[in-house]
Amino acid sequence: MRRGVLPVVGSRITKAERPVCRLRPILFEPNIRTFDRRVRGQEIVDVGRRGKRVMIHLGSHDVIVIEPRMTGLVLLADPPGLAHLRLRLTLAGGPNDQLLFWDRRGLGTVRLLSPAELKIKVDDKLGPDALSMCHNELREKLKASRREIKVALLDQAVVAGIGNLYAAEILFLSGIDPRTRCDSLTRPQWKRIQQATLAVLHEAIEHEGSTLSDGTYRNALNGEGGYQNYHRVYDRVDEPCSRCKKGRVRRIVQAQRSTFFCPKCQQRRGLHHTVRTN
DNA sequence: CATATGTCCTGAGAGC
DNA sequence: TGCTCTCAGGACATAT
Repeated sequence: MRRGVLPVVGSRITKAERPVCRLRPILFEPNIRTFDRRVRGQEIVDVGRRGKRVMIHLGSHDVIVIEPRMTGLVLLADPPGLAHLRLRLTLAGGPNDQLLFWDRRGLGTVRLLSPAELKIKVDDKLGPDALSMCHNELREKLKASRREIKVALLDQAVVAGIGNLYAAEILFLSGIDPRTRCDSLTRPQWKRIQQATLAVLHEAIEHEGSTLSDGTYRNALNGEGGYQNYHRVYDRVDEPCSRCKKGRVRRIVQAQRSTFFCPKCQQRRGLHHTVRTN
């Protein structure tokens, strides 16, 4: 998403509006009138990312923080439909004339924060970014935790940027049972998790994300992502495992969320992946 | 304090 | 065909 909206750097915001919508408004902070007053005329100086949030940095040092959650999209092109359009920024002085936030389910949020608020409300609440965290850092945070590793990886205060789909893929690549308690993971396993995190996320970014069967996710130009074609376990129940060819992908529920894994090559016991160090 | 559960939202799909 | 029910998963509030 960040890459997709990068072309707006250098543009100036001439107007911010919340299109008329009969749905319950998403969390919007501050109200649209104040929001518009503070962003109007501001230049977009950078587009950043922190975990799963897109950050639009303005010349005033205020930052627009967009949290798309499940179905939110940041778009330069026209949205899939006008019904769920939540924010329109009108732009000038660059290649694009608009930046939109569209969200079908309305779980996403848009906030305009000062640097001080950004620290308190965003930075202080998030762990290190998934792409820059080192394996020792991850291990130190979780080695005494009794939580299951899959559940812990979804905690943004531990590490920022891993969602449900990617947690499953990461643990598959690591060869680790998603139900394994954090306090029973070995050093080499922590390292494998960190390395698999980089591999999965970089690959997903290269393919511009995953457009799942519901078709919701689109890139900034309203095109489909391609990573769904590379999922090894996510949403592949009963399919033969792409690695061992013997196991069949299984779905379980952890913390009210689907987990997909191969029961054959992601085992808690067994010599295949349990390296005795520590 | 750490961990677990409930909550919100909409549309797709299943089942009858 | 048209109805009801369930489910998807982000983050935060509340409960244990």
